[in-house]
Amino acid sequence: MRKEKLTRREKEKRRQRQDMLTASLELFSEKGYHNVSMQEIAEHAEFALGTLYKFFKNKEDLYTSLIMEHAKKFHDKLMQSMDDGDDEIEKLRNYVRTKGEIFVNDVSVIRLYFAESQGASFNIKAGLDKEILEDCEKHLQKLAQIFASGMKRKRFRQIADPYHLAVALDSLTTTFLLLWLEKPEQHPYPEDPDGILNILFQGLIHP
Amino acid sequence: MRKEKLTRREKEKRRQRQDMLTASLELFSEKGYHNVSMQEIAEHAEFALGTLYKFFKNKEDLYTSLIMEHAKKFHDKLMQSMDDGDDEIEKLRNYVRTKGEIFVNDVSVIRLYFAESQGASFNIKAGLDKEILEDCEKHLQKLAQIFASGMKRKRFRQIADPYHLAVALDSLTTTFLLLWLEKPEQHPYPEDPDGILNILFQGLIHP
Amino acid sequence: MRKEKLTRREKEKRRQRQDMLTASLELFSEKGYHNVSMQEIAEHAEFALGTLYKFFKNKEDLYTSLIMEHAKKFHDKLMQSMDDGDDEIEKLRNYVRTKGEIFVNDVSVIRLYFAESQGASFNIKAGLDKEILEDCEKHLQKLAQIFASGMKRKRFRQIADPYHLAVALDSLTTTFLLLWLEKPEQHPYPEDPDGILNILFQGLIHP
Amino acid sequence: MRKEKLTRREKEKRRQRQDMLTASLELFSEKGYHNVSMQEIAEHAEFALGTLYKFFKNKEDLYTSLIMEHAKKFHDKLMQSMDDGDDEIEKLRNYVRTKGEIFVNDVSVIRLYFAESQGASFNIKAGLDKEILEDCEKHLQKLAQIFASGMKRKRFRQIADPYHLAVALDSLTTTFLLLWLEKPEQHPYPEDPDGILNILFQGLIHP
DNA sequence: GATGAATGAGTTTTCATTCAT
DNA sequence: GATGAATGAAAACTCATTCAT
Repeated sequence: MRKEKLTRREKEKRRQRQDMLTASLELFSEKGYHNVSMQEIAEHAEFALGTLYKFFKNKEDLYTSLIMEHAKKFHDKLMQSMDDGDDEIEKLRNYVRTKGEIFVNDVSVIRLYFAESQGASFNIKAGLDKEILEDCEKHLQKLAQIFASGMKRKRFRQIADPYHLAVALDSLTTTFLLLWLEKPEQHPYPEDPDGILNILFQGLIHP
Repeated sequence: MRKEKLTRREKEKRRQRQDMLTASLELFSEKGYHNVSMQEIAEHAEFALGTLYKFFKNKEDLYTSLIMEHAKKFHDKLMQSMDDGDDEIEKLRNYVRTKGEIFVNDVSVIRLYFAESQGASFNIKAGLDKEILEDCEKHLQKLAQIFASGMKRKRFRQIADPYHLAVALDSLTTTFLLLWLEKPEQHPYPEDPDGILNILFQGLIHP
Repeated sequence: MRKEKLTRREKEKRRQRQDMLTASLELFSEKGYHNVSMQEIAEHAEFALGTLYKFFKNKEDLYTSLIMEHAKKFHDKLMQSMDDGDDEIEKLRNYVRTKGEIFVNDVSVIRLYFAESQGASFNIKAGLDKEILEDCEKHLQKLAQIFASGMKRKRFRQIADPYHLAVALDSLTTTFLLLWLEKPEQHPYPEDPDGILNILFQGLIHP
Repeated sequence: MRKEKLTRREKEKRRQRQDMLTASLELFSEKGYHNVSMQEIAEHAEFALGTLYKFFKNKEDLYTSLIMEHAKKFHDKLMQSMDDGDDEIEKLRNYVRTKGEIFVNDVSVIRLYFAESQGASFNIKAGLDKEILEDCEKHLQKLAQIFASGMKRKRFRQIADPYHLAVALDSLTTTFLLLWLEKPEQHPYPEDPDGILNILFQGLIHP
């Protein structure tokens, strides 16, 4: 009974934390970090200001937690996507498709995420970058392995260093998705993942 | 004599303005827009606070001027680079090489520039974006024309829409250059532009 | 119990607000709107600067609230004064006496009030004026009615337009009271309201 | 020759000073003392900022000079007006008419003047008041003498202390003129000075 | 444990005044 | 003697954070 009570509290806590993160995501993605006040977040999340500070030690911590939470989720999904599929092409296709789904489903956090992981990372004091970049690195490594494996198995030509190909694929997918974010009607990617892959594959795949 | 005096003053003005822009570039690129105060910029530029406001009507104006000044410069250089070269491949090579030079020479402004032109653009009020994005669009259009022309002349295979290829090339170059910015020793691009082109060219160019 | 707690807080709030208004009245009436800083008011009221801004959204709001609060109070008192009294002369006497009491009791706000309602009204953005002037107009209308009624009942001679007489009475009372404010010992008004009335009445009242 | 040259310079100086005062009057009366900058005045007067400071030691001095200049002029006119006329009634009539002319001709400075001489005098540090008030006092004394003389000669009834009658007349004229300033079409005074005098005269003059 | 009132350091911006040219 | 660029003190206002209830 004791344990159950604690668990319930824990659950409640978790839910509250989620509510706070959700509220702040909405505000941050709409107005940007510096144009949102803690008061505003508290009100929007329907908590007292002090309660917010019970869960996050300061504004930066709240922001960081928000980004990290989603980044982790994305990381997990993407890592998994590369496990599914029988051969290298299938795995890459899965990766590209999953990344597209992530963008489509989490438009608002994506903006924040790229505000951080790309050039603009000086918004918030570093430290956030570090962990995210490590995860990014893991993706790239895994992608690189797929390319390497494909080459070893002679399914891919050795047109470039596998790691560079990984970087290239990551870059292309992100770019076309960001393009799609801005003008969804003009860009085909998330619904047609093969379009992007083709650009790489034409030269990559042995005819 | 009259004229010379005016010119001297004008030159002095220009120099002061440049000093202010340089000082603010250093601070903005190091700490980000919101973490730099006008006082700080004034001190770093060795002017009085009021003098700063004689040249820029407010903080945003200073920031905008800073970004625009460099963006225009980059734009001009890149547009020109695509005119040089006898055939499409040469033009693309020039583009990639010039872009590399820009990154190498203007490391600090590049960070700011990408903070703006990429996802994080909600930091600063729009309007800046607009002009920059228009210029970006012009690049891409010109790149697309090169790809289209290459296809027409059967030097390139029609592996994708020319505009998409332009976006792809732009994305790849930027990505590899940002990578190089972070860890210059580990990445080859700016000194070996062909590496990147190859990724595209392997599939693109008719054997 | 719930209710009492709320009431206590409300009372406390109201007291704080009053303290702020009192402190700012002292400073404004001594030094003028533009020569008093919010910091100064906060210190004098023994609150933090931020607390001041919790109660008043900006300096003008504080000033406006201050003036309006007293102006309303004065308005109510004066309007009521004209209801008391059996005949027109009595009503006018009450008005003059009440106006004198207001001046005597609220010396400092009177200075501010006249800074606004008289010629100097361009100090502060309009809007304040409007409401105050409307109230002034109501006074004058009511005074005019008394004069008109007195004329109709043949107690007053028709020496001038009733509204002009109202203006005249208002002007005379204010002038003599402001005179008294500056040199209280030299002027008799507030203690001898009839002196002023006489000036008008000599010609006004039917012998 | 020397002398003439100096005189010319002196004339020029005087003209420049006048231009500055005229320009600042326009701005002050439109926007109020605190909402006009020295830069603005210099530009509007078409002088360099430094030149302004050659003529007036600071902003307050400029403002004070402006007010004083006109106040002196008004004073002289009004004092003179009370000399013209054969009997007391005629003198008072002249005074009232002249005051009306002053208001009509110098609308813009009148606003400033009353901002100072009336309740709002705390806008600018005192000292200005003193001299103006002395002049005012002289008016009132002279008016009082006229009333006293009229009483002595039995043309006026002794309905009140002559000085109080002077104050009353001054108050009434000012009030009705300020009223006319705000809504010229609704008030008759400046064109019909007798209307105001009547209010006093009805009781004052022996039938 | 939750609350939200209170805090005050820190920011942007203006403008009277000076002084080198 | 005129000029106007340079100055920096001072003001209004915000908001992350704390802590008494």
